[in-house]
This record gives sequence, structure tokens and C-alpha cells, in this order.
Amino acid sequence: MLTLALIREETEEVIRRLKVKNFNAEHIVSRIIELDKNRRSLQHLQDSKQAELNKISKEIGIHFKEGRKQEAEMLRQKTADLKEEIKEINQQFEKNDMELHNLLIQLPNLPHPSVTPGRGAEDNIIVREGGKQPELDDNALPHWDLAKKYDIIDFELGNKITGAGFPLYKGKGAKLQRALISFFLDENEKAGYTEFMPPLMVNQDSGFGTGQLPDKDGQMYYVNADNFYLIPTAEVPVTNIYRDVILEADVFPVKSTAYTPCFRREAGSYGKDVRGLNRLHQFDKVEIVQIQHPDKSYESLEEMVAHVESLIRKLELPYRIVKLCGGDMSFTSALTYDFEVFAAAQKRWLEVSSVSNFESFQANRLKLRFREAGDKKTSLAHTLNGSALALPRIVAALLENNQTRKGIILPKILHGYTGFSIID
RNA sequence: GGAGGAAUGGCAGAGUGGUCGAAUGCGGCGGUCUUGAAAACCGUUUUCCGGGUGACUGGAACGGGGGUUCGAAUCCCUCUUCCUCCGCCA
Repeated sequence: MLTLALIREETEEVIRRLKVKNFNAEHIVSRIIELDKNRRSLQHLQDSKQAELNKISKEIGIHFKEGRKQEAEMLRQKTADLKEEIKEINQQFEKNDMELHNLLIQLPNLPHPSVTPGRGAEDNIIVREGGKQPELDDNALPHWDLAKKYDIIDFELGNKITGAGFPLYKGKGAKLQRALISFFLDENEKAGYTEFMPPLMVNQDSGFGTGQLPDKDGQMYYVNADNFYLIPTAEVPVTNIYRDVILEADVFPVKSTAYTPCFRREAGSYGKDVRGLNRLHQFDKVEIVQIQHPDKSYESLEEMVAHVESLIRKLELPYRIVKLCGGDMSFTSALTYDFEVFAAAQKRWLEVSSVSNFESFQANRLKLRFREAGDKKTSLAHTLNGSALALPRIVAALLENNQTRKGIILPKILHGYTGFSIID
């Protein structure tokens, strides 16, 4: 959520920059400014009426205490109109405020000035590539066939137990999941992130805090009986640790990591995008989250990008880093780098991580603030997060790229975690 | 799941209808004293929304929401959370 102060003071700039995200904000913004003006004059009116009422109430109290019943009674009659007026003004105020809030949450985050305009994925900018694409035979198998051949992931059984998009990992397949999770968590911890194991369901306030609600309502699984949402990413519970919190500036950067399963309804997805592990309803991911001083959040973003890159390099996978254009960026993000690995049998780039700076957009929803040492006033902190990493597509690439006649040879770094070096 | 009790500032804890944003203690910050520190003493100490260049000033908040009242931390309803007892249970 953008702050009112920003919209009020930098109106043209806000509209201009939202255009980079292909969002025409002119109407909403001008209405917001109108409602904001309205809000302040209504509040002023309400405050002064309330002050009057408070004053009279105090006088009545004094009269009663000193036994002047008649005077008290006279004053009491005076309050009726005043109360009615306040009630009416308050209703207007609340109506005004609701409309204001509803408009405010419709505005996406401003893209960073360096973000280029564009329609979608085709306009993203490749920042750099790394690793080596393997040369596979023509009869190389996509990972879903390999999973079957080596009996490590059973999609049909997952289907039977739950439904499409809920794979059943088995034997070395299951162990590989556990190994990757441990590997990622260990690496993140070495990079200074504190490990958390958060709840997998969140309430409405948390969903709102990180921006999933209300706009991505339909993308989350919802537990009706208790009004909970299954988390689509660990970002939600981990970032919400700091909802309604005021930090002292010397704690920055706050670095957290967590492994969780992630649940996504993925309504509207279809086709070859969803084959095998490419797109799932339940998948495993290790997430990193940072809370940082506004002056340093872009340093943190670069640091996170370098860290994620190091993980992929250790897994010896061919990858590229993509800077998203305005049109491909999420609602909440100011700047996003996507990481893609090359799955050599599918001959496709698969997104395995998305590292973003949300600046104060989430913090404003979360009421996550900080105070400079010795300062009295608070300001909004910046939040960032990224996958480090999401498992399924990493597994897809590992299986496809490392297939040999003998079996699938795992990168050395994982051997200590899996206890085996080949899936055969 | 059933029965009872509770929720107040960073923490502890008073306050049961009126000048209460809230006693007191601890902690924090500033000062006096001291070569320095401790102790002692003095002062200060929540957040949000407004008005004013500013001194300053209006309003809101005692778990959340609603109600009664001229007036609510205090009374009523409701939700949430915690504690005690019982039941069930990995």
C-alpha cells in the first residue's frame, strides 16, 4: 500500500511510474486526493464537536459532584443535538474512509526507477547467464518420465490420494527433497539468516499484511471452518512476524529463513506448463526474508541475488538472472529479479526463484516501522524476500540435466545430504 | 469438547461510572554528585490521526468489535487469546 503522503506530495510521479506497470492510476489517484482532503475536513469537524461534548460532560460531572442537579440536567439536554451531529459526521467519515481504503489497496507498488516498461515475460532483461547447458542425446527423457523410470515420484498416486498437482515422492525422490531442504537452510544460515519454522496456515490479517489479500484471494486454499488460509509461500508467516512492530534501527538487517510447503490453487493454469513438476498445488520451498533500513534495501537486494546465485552454482545448474519489466512484476514489488534454470530435456527455462524489494509497500500494510536511535518519530521499514530456493523445478532440472545411461548423477554438494550420489 | 477465571503502558501491577493517558515499582533515557562507575537524588519516558513555521493544540486508543450513558479502563453483548479443572489425544 502506498502512503497517502506520497500520493499527495508526488501525485504526478506516482501516476507516471505506475504507467511502467501498465497501470493507469489517474482516476483512482485524483479520487484518493479528493477523499483525503474530505477526510481531513471531516475529522477536523468531528474533533471540534467531540471536544465540545467532552467539555460539557466534564462540567456535568463537576455539577453532580457538588450537588447542583439542576444545572447538570440543563447541560445534559444540550448534549442531545451534539451527539446526533457527531454520529452523522462519524458516519460520513467512515464511509469516506472506507472508499479511500478500498482505492488505496488497489494501487500497485511503484516500480523502481530502473525498471523498464514492457508487456510481459518477453520484455524482461537478461542480466547474466551462468553454468553450462549439458549436451543430451535425442532420446533424453523429460523429468516426468525419469521420475517414473527410477520410481522416485509418483504423480498418479498423488492424484489418487489428493488430486493433480500433489505429487508423491518416494525412496530416493523423497530423500532428495529432504537433502535439498537441509542444504538450502544450511547455506542460508551460513549467510546470516535465522531459521524459522512457522505456521502453515495464516489468518486474514496476515494475508492482508503481505498483500495476498484481498487481490489474490482465489489463489489461496481457504479453510472455511476457521477462516484460515494455507500459505502460498513462507513469506507470509515470516514477514508477518513483524506486523505491528516498531524496531530500533540498529537491528537492521533482520534476516530470516524458513522451509515450508507452499499451497497454491493455480486457478487458470493449463497445458504443458503444468506437466510433471513444472507447476504444482503443493510444493516445497525455502524462503529468505529481510527487513532493512530504507537507505540500504537495494544493497540487500543485490546481496540476496548474489546469495541465490551461489546456491544455483553449487548445484551446478545452467541458469540465468532476469530483471523483470514493469508489466511482468507483481503487484507488491518495486524491483524483482527472477532466477531461471535450464531443463535440458524440456529445453525450457524454469523459474526457481524470485527475489524482490517491496520497499515500504508491505511495511505500510503491516505497520512495520523503525526508529532511528534517539529519534522520536517512526518511519516505515523496507521488506525484501526471495526463494532460496523452490524445489520442484530444481529437481526437474537436476533430473533432466544429469541423466546418463547409468542413472542420474547428483551434484557433489548434495552427496553428503542424500547419502547417495546416483539415482539408478 | 465441558465448567470456571483472566486480559491495563517495555515489564510487573493499581484502578469498578466523572478533572484517568491512567497510581506505584522495575527497566530505559537525560541530569546532579564522582577521576570514572555504582548508589542516592531530580527530571523524563506509548502510539495513531488532525491544526499550527513554531511554542503549542484538538481527537482517538486500557485484547478486537458492538452497545448502554451527558460521561466507560470500570456496566452489558460478542469474538479472540491466556490460565485452572475435567474429557479426548500425537
